[in-house]
Amino acid sequence: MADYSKEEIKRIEQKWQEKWATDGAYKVVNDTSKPKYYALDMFPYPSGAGLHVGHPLGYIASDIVSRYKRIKGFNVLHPMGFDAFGLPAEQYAIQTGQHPRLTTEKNIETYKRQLKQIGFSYDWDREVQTSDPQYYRWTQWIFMQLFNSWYNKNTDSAEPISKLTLEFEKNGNAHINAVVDEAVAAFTGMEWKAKSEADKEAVLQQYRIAYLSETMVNWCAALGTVLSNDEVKDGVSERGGYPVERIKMMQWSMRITAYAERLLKGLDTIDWPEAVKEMQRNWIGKSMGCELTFPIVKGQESGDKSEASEGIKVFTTRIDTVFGVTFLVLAPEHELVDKITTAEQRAKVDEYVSVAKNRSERERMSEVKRVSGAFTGAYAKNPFNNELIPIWIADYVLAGYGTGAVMAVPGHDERDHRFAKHYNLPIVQVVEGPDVIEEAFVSWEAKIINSGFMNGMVVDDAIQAGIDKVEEWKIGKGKINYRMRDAIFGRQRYWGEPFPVYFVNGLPKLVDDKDLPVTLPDIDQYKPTETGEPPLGRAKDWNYKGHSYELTTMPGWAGSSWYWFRYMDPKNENQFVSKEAQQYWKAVDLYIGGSEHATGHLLYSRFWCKVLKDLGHVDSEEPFLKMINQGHIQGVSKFVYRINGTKQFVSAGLRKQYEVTPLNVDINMVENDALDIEAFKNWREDFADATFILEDGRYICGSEVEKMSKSKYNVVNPDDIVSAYGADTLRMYEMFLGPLELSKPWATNGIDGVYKFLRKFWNLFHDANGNVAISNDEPTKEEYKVLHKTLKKIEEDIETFSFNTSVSEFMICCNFLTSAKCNKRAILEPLVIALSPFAPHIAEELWSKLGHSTSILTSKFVSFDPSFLIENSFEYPISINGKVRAKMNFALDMPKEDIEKLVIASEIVQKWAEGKPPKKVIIVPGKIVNVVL
RNA sequence: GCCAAAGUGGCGGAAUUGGUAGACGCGCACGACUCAAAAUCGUGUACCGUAAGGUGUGUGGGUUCGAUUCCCACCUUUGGUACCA
Repeated sequence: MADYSKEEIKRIEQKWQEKWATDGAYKVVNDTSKPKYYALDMFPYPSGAGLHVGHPLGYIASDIVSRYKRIKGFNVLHPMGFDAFGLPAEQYAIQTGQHPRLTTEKNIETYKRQLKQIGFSYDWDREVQTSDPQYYRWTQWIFMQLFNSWYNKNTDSAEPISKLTLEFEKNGNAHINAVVDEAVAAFTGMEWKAKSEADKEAVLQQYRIAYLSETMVNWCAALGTVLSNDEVKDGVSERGGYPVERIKMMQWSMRITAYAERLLKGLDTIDWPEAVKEMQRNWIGKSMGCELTFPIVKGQESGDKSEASEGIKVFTTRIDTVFGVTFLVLAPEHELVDKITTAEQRAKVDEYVSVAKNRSERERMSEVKRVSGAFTGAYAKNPFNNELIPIWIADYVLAGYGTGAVMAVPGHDERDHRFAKHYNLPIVQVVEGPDVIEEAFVSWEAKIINSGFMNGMVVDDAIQAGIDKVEEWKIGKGKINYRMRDAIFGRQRYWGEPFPVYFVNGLPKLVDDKDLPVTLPDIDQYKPTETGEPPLGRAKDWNYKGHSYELTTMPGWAGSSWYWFRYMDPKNENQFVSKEAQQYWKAVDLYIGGSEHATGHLLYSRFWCKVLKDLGHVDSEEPFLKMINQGHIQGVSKFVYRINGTKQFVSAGLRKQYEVTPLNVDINMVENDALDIEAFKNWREDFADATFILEDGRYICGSEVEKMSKSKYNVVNPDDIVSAYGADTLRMYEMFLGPLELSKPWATNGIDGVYKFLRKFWNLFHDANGNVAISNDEPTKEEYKVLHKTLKKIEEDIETFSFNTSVSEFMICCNFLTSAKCNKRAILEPLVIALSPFAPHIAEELWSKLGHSTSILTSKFVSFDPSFLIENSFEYPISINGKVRAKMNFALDMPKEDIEKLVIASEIVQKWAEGKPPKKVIIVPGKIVNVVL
């Protein structure tokens, strides 16, 4: 006697989870003759709140694929681990003094317990934690490789720095074509050899892929650390929403810009959502244009119009509009500002520079449309028409992009137009189109006018002609520009990987390989030191052979930028991954996770993968071949409505009659929109004496779909669902909610349908008394047809990641078999195998009830047989003028003429035709008949 | 502003090489079982209309024998991005 009851579910789920664990059912071995499949979830940061039902969505999907691929004959790598370094544990440490390691360990424990009870097929022996010294020693090792390499543009590859110094000794840097941070001074081999060690290192820092430099950083005072560009949103920190300001600081950076072109091109080779690719393309921000120099002429007051030796270098994508330039604009931080400002204008310019400097990022962003600037008093000469144009400064020009200076063409650029209007600067039309006095006209298709030799050309041709001219005059050249900046790679924080770097006389040195890992020392407090050093400055006796270590730690993305390699060979003590393991597993075949990592993790991972490939450590150019972004599961918040100034609450349907304030109410106190009034009164003290205005005797709550969050009392914990319905029901319901990629609200109400399905499915194997009852009779044709239709659909759906429709198909099949009272082994056995990726526990249990002594994990998915699906007749919908009016059954091989005759003769067509002959009859075999009257 | 995705019953959603719109499930209504309730099972359920019939996939046009599916314009929502020259 065994119903599919709550107790029975609990028993079988625990039984099989234990059995799978003791049998090592999910253990993956590398060396095998089978084809491989690598299915990976984005590993989570273990937060203190634990999992809510939204988190497992993607994990369930990848688990279904993994299990399916496995019974299709693949050797499947499906691991899980933890991105364990991170700010929340450290913030908690600052507040409480508890070591972030303890917090993290505790959270990981909770996560693992929650994950395990959902029945994922992870090989936990391959688990990685980024905060584990045995893991981060390899993060440090990879950092060292990056420090020891440079990007050779000639070979389009990263190369060892030793090769570079060899060349320096021979020929200096004359023949080197490298990606470097700024203009590097030329030197000969002799000069190189004569340099001091410090000078040599200063030069090398300009070449290294991981390098130290003084740069503008996003400083977040509240978090006490710098943040990378992708961690700053709308001028505040992504985590916590604290203000961020731009300051200059000595920092570790990663020369990701060297890979801009490859990161861009590689996007065309990978199967990712177009939206994410587009985000990366925008982030990289490639633009093709022209760099040219406008000579500066001395201030007008001197009357001297002779050219100065210096010029202002600008970058433009619209050299075709160069005849329309009426002024130049420099960023306030531009190095020439000070030099060119005239005495008269000095005060105004200084004031503007200091105001612009102190404006926070936040203010700048929110005041995008506000025009501000100052005139330097200096003039430049337009090399194309020799006109004198004033030089201004304004903060709409960014120091970090292009050359930090623009040639302003107010007629054909909106920002320049706004600026010209505001300061009464001339506006000239050089592109044919509407008048530009009131509004800039921006077009890439029109003809160029008022532009000397460019007149009559279309934009593209004029751009080419302009570049040719600039190069002919040797005042500039065509140039490709990228928006992407090098990535800041240091945090003034404790809970991260220490750098394997120490300093001798201020010069950074790497520790020996054999001394890795450099472990995180214990400290008394997790705050910065009194002197403003990072927390690691508090560590006692922490040094490398008497030399002080780097005190910043690596950012959160360090450990996650290579972890998919570690899973391939997680215990290797000699390498981060062995050549054999890497060549077998290659890259991730399916990566499921959130699109919020588009310009962070997903970009950095591609970057590191390429560097490691260039240096010969791995042989895959791209880490994640296919990616799917799962949508978010949103919470459904419930509201009660308090009449303002009272303790009376009015039911949702009547709230319009009062002035009310909506209050979030715990969703556990609401069933089908009706509030449990007693529970509500007991919830919080101030509600104890609340009164209620009801409708139809019930208090109805309002609803709203919002983010799932504690503060909105709408969090649904998977533990509760598992204990009420079981893991199999949870898994299938999450899939049943809708397409994986879409965001959708969670409503626990609907889960009954999936639960009932599993119970019905269970009942197919049992008689009315709950005893196993399987028949060995030969199934009917109809039963076979339904089975194979289901198998076909499941296979197609899994291959296209359309799991919601698979669940529906299982239901349809089960409904049919239930009404047909079919308990035949020949039907149920293939079906239970097909169900096993979705609901592994019940499938394994029923599999054993079918008499199998080996696990269903070792079974083979039964592919559908098309011969069962062949139909010989079809019930045609008969539509008249496009509206379906009747159905008629015809053999599929019946000639069209015969069908037409029968249709025209039919009662229904006769009725609508009212005696007239039809104008036309369209017959699509196996689809439809349409009669046009 | 720009880029991307999406708008279908009371709700989640299904159907796109153009061919029966609303599969499957929730909810709801009615019925069975029960002293009763819960659970369970059955029937019905896009909308208007007693019916015949009509109307319906964000809005307005178009192509077609036939449009949720293709084309044009617009509206709304969500995500991303933001003075990138």
